[in-house]
Amino acid sequence: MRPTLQDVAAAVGVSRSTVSNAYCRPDQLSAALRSRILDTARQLGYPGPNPTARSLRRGFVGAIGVLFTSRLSYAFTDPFAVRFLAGVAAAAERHGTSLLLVPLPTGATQARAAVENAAVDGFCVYCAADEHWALDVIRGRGLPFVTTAPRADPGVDRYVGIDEQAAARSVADHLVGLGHRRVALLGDSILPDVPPGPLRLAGADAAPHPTTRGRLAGFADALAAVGVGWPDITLLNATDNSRAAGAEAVAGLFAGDDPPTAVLAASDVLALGVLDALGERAATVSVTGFDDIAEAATAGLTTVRQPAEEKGRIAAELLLDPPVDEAAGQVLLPTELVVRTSTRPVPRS
Amino acid sequence: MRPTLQDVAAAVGVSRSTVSNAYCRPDQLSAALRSRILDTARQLGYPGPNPTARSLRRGFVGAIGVLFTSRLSYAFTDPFAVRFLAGVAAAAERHGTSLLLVPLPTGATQARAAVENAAVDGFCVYCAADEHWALDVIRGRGLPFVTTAPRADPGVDRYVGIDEQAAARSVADHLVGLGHRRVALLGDSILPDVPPGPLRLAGADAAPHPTTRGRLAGFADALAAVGVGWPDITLLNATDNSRAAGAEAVAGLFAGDDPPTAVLAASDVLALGVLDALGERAATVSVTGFDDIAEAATAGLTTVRQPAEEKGRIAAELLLDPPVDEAAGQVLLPTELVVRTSTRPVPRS
DNA sequence: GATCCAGACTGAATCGATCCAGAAGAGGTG
DNA sequence: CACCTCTTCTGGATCGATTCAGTCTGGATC
Repeated sequence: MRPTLQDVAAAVGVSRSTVSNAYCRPDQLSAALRSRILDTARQLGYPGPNPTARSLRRGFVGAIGVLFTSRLSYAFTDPFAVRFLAGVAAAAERHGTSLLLVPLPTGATQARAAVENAAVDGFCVYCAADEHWALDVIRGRGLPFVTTAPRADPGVDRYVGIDEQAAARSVADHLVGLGHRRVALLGDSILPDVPPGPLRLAGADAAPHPTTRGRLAGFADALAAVGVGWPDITLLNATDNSRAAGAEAVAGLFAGDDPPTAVLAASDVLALGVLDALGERAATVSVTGFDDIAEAATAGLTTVRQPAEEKGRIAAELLLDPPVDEAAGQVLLPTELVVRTSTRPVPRS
Repeated sequence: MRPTLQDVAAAVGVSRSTVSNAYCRPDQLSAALRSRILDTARQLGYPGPNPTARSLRRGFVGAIGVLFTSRLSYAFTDPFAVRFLAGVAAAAERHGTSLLLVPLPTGATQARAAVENAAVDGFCVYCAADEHWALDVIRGRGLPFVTTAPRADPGVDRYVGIDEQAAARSVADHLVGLGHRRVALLGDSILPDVPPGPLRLAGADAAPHPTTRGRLAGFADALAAVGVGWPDITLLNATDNSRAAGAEAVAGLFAGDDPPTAVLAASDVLALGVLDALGERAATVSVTGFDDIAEAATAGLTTVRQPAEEKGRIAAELLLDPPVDEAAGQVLLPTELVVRTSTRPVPRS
């Protein structure tokens, strides 16, 4: 067996407390004894205080949990999520805190257990719906948390988000200004478990996911302002947030007559997928994205920029160093319309 | 105070053990009592067994540590590292294990402490030099670990890597075949704390970082085979593994007379930086990368592909599900030369 | 009626530390 | 010398669970 602090104490002939102090309160014992203890510890092969035992006694862990609503390994394929994580990591680095990435198993019970069993001091929940079940579990554990979307119940929970609706409206206004009226809106999982491609929805409000809902609503606002009503808008569903899913969702869209002159995607990744699918025809259709990931610039994609690392950094900061003023716990970040070459005036027919 | 298992036991009027069994050994008590216990627990607001206490008693944590030799937040800006992480995450997902990302503080003592205090069952060490200090700490803790580079002491430690030297040689052979003789090799931190740009080195062996060392050696092998000796090779240092650092390293290189006809970079990111710096001149200089990240394809970069997610997946798998056969713990993945448009025959002068 | 057994539950030991009140001893002061 | 203070160290309680060897109970078996 690997020696414990107890064994070291016995070997040196002092009490456990003294050995403990040798490690984490050097001022509590004489330097001579301390180095004698550390030497003996080294000789015995004592690995230093057991982190788990320490956490138990101290009452905190020194790690924050990061929860993704989607599969964890997907998160790493989403450039925006990665930059968010980079921000979280930067803040964690500054605070000397570790990051526990918790994958959520597919079964509901097991997913719950994963959140219940995570040894952390708090959670950053990426992209949580208004009331994701995980938030209840976290509350139940009495742990602090931060989400990346405005919470339904304001003033209580901390979050860092953007005004999705206003941001979405800004790109849509841009397209409307270019004369586009016949447009398609593309989103990831607008409704769950729906096949890729066109779908019907009573209104933007009917989208369960709050981020998607906000963006669709913003798009619709701009269109409504010029008299294009919800029923006149084509809605396209992507089965996940990936380039391939974006391409898949618009397959065949431009084959019919009277195809849309523009596609507004709810994320850059989807928009890039649309460009992929359009190929040569990309010169004739306007496409917009959302987020402004690195590839957007290369592809000349018109989009809305939201500060990704900043979002992660602030989320972690809100958790690790909570503002005394409760109201400062709700952060809305600025967004910015970035016009590039993927949008142009409607061609005269 | 938040209630403990003890409190639930008292409230129901049973022993602690029984409550514990209600949570993790349902077959050990009658269904009736069990649901009575769980109900009472809910009423009291008991959050379920404390993960830390459970870990302490059980002797394992259910998380593996991931250690980056560089700053953690840098890791998220390196596309190859991100894909590696995606692979690790996929494996962790399958095993129901969490991932603890441990940032290493700048101070040596504190960095050591970070590794000592991580509550994990093992470590994945990304890109560890032959004998990174962290490996000693991990060994000292008696924890299993996996590295991403062949270990000096084979047969003992587990790793998943590639044959760096052979892989590097394959790109270099390609360039040599195109007639290139006057070339520059570009690497990240070939020597630590050296300014960007040209540097002198006794030989490839003198590079401290094993990955860089292997790649430089492979490049040099191919050149030596056609009579180009080490002294005739220009060596360029980048201060970190980023596009900007790659561009910075070659600044001014092509201003002098007799500039190299090709640049062999030790990573795609650096190579892309070289292309950035070359701008228009990119058509006249051949550039190669290493890794084959997504952007390499877009940029038409000739490179060596190594399976990134696979590397991460196998690393985690080696840790979570160790092969019984010790020899199977050393994995060398295949690499593949990917020829694109960034390389072409030497122009006749 | 004695015996055995399976199922349900208990109690104490244990995981490996940290913390706190207090003891022992050394040195200083009036 | 009595009194006080400071430093150094100790012992026991504690963090919150899990585990395992039992005990107890009721019913089946011969």
